[in-house]
Amino acid sequence: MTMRYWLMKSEPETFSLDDLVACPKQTTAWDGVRNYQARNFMRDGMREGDKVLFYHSRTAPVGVVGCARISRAAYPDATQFDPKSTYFDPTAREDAPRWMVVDVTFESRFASPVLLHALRQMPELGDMMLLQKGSRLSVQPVTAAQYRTICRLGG
DNA sequence: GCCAACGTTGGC
DNA sequence: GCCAACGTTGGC
Repeated sequence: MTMRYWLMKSEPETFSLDDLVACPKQTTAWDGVRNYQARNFMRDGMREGDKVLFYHSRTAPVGVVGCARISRAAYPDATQFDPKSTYFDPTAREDAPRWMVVDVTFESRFASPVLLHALRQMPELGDMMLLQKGSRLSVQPVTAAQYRTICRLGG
């Protein structure tokens, strides 16, 4: 089975790459995704061993700060059933979970973040979903070539 | 904090 | 099923 590649966004004020490093086993359940397209990529596309670009959004400057991997395929997001969680979904049913998580494990921090501005300078990354006008998916696929290019830029 | 772009909701 | 209103995302 061929490995797949992804980009996952997080607001560092909420959950940064450093926060991932600080997790037990440097692993976290990627909870709180409440967009169907992103959910579908996680549920139907992601498999253990897939590679992830970790992207910091809504900060200054924004960009890819390191790499992670999928360490467990999709399973139900517990926060949808937790009334105390900000991610609580009152319409979600235990017997038919609507929202899923995957486990994400830290792999590396870039020597220098690959900023959005820098990505836009690279003609070979022109097709990246991240760079398309209006694109705002928090979980999105990248190609192997795009992944390699960005890792190389990160050093 | 602003606001463009996108997604969801709900009345009809 | 349409679409206006509303909510969210995320760069700037």
